[in-house]
Amino acid sequence: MLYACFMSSALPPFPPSQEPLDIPQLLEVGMGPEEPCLRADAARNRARLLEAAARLIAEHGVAGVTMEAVAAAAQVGKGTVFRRFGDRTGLLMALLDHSDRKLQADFLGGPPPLGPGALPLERLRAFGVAVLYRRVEQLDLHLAAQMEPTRRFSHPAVTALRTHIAMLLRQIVPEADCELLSQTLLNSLDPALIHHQTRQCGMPMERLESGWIDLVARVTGTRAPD
Amino acid sequence: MLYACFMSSALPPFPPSQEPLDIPQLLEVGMGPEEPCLRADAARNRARLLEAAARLIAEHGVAGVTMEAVAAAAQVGKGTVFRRFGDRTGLLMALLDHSDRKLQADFLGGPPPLGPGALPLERLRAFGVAVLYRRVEQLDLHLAAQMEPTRRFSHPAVTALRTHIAMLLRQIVPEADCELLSQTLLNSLDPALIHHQTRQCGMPMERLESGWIDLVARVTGTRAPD
DNA sequence: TTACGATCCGGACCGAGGTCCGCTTAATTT
DNA sequence: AAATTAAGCGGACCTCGGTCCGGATCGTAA
Repeated sequence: MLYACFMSSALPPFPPSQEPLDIPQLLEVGMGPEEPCLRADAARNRARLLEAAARLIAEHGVAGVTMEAVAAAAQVGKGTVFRRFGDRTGLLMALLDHSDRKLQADFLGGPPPLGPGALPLERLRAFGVAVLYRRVEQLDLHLAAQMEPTRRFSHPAVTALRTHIAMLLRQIVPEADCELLSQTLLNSLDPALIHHQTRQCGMPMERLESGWIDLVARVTGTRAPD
Repeated sequence: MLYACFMSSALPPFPPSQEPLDIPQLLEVGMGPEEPCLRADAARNRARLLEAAARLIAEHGVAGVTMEAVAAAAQVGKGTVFRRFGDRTGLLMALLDHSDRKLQADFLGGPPPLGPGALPLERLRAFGVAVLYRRVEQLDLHLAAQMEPTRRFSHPAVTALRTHIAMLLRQIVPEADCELLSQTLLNSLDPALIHHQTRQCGMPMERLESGWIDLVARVTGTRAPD
């Protein structure tokens, strides 16, 4: 009744922190109870599905990632895909899981200015820039995975980012409504917005980058006078 | 070959303005060339479809607005719905058109603090609050109409809002990247975000409202010291 | 009034996401 | 090793958004 437990789909829950707790070990905490611990065949199929999906993306772009196509490419029934990932969004999210964990590890325990060791303001700047570029790297995937407004903000990976921003904000502007501000700030890095700005408005990444820096400065009230 | 022209679906294009041009007449400008001017039967069917859709929403919620259901309720073929509105999003957008125009009229030519006559900063504050409440009023509709990240930012109604913010910003912080800032600010009023904050996080509207006020103050650097 | 052409209409058709349920298989227990 | 059971599997099936094209209709011009 207890199966080998690996390749979890969702990020581990990020405990709400009032204090700057930047322990890398956090990444490993809390994976116990809510990870279903797949059966051997299920885990194997899961891996094959993810691999197949990645291959399909590489070959035909995100639009080519049809649930039936993925199932066929993985030589698996269609129902299996849905059983494992819930829906298409879940599958795409799972594909982004690796990058998400990497980013999370970077700002939780990596070197400054992203990780602990730098000033909160510097970390916040670096954080936004990091998110920006990593999202651009896989923009199509992010866009495709972003349908459905409901889960967009409650996904663990997004929650982790928001919580991190909130923590940094609390160290910089403790008197502000950091919960709200963190949501606002993170939302300004919305993949759909990035897509619009870069691809539809033709803004270069440098502009978005300095836009984030400027926004942080304004929001935290740490603007150098012009 | 020239038909009666009424009940246009899209908002009139909002000409890019460097100067504060707040003439109500703007609402009527530019409706000429790109409005197709429907044929009589087409216009009649269009009206029936919108009415049917509204009725369906009232009865079964937004989820009940199926293209086939709307067509059936309007006693019209399914193809007609798509011909007229392009897709489901288009239909839902058209349903929001009235509110959009009203809001636009309010901040273009209505009484202060929303309309011209008040200080730019006051107008910006009032603008966000107005958008906030109007979106909450029809939140489900806004959410359903918001699928597809591509058109979310390029729709005329959204563009109009963003342009207006940009115009106000230029009067307050001319040295800033107002284009970018306006997108950021408007995105902080994203219906999906509002949904998450009010319904998933349980934040009261007052908090969102003061959050906007505070955000505007921070972004424009007009914060009163605590 | 009649003829003409552009526009529109309708519903059959398709593809893809998502559900369901009977069957299979892996892990556990005796 | 055999029995038990929870989990997984597969693919038929459904719904719904979106497309297409032959035929009907409207507005116009002769």
